Amino acid sequence: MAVDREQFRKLLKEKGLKVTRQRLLVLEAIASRPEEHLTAEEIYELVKLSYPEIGLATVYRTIQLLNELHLIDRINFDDGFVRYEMGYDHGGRQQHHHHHLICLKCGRVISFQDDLLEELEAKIAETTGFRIVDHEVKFYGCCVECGGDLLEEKRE
Amino acid sequence: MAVDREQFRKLLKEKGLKVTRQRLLVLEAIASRPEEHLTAEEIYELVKLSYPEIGLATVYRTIQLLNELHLIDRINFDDGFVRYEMGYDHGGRQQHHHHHLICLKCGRVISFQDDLLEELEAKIAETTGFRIVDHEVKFYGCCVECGGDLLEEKRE
DNA sequence: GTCCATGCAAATGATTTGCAGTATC
DNA sequence: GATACTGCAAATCATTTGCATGGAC
Repeated sequence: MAVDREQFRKLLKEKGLKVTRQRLLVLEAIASRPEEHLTAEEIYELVKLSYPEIGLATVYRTIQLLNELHLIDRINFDDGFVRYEMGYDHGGRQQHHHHHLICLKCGRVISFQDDLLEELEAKIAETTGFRIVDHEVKFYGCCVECGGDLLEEKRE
Repeated sequence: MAVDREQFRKLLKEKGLKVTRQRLLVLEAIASRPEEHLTAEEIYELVKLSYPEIGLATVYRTIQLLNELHLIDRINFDDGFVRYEMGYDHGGRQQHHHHHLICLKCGRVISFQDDLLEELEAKIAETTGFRIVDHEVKFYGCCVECGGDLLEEKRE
């Protein structure tokens, strides 16, 4: 996981921000669902389980804060909600997780990690002079569980 | 370009849809800016130049229609607007254009086409059994014109 | 005690929708 | 002439913001 409670406390203090129960709970809620891509509303519902008094606006404000601190990442699947997931940290280097396979049939979202992308980034940097610092890759299609041919079975 | 006026007329008729001045003008407006990624509001302003009576709602409805007909593609740069660009058609095969380099300094968006992605798709299909039909790839960084090191110069 | 953070309610802003009038076929 | 399309205004809905209260330090 990217940060534990103590690291988070320290990080907040360093920035002159206050450690509040709400902030701790929001981060914990997101950390508790490492494989999911939660909406603000979903995070709100999760936190409400242990702290029913929390307000939705606080969740939105906290999410924004966590994102600025690079503790969580935003993802947009164009379904009308911005989603969030834990930022992953491998060997001290922030490593983003923004590679998703999105099944057009069942809506399932599968995360993956790949090296070919680094190769592609290097090639682009070389060709265009563009200095790449982050990326977001989505592949749309049909997952194994849904099997079959998407095109033939499509009937909506 | 993906379609000319006549092809569009034919396509509409095939689907039992009516050919209206508004529809022709919206498609033309988007086609007239092949390198841009227009918002609904921008398309509205473009069409108003030659047809001031058009309503914004009509633009939204037409955009949705054109997207369903695969004449235009949606792109989301998470700036609060959904954007649209002409769908590209190479050698009769719909070829999507969803590869963008986004400069974090000047906001410039550069489109690119690459084959390494096909390789990556094949690899993913092989590994996960996921059947890929479309993708969307965004690289964030710093363009040549903005030069320099993004991290050092960031001060915001 | 100071000042930031919170909760509530109201505001915002892109997009959608209902409906009566209008244009296409 | 029937019916789909349009324009307008009102509705929607995720997210943001103002403000008075409450909590962290």
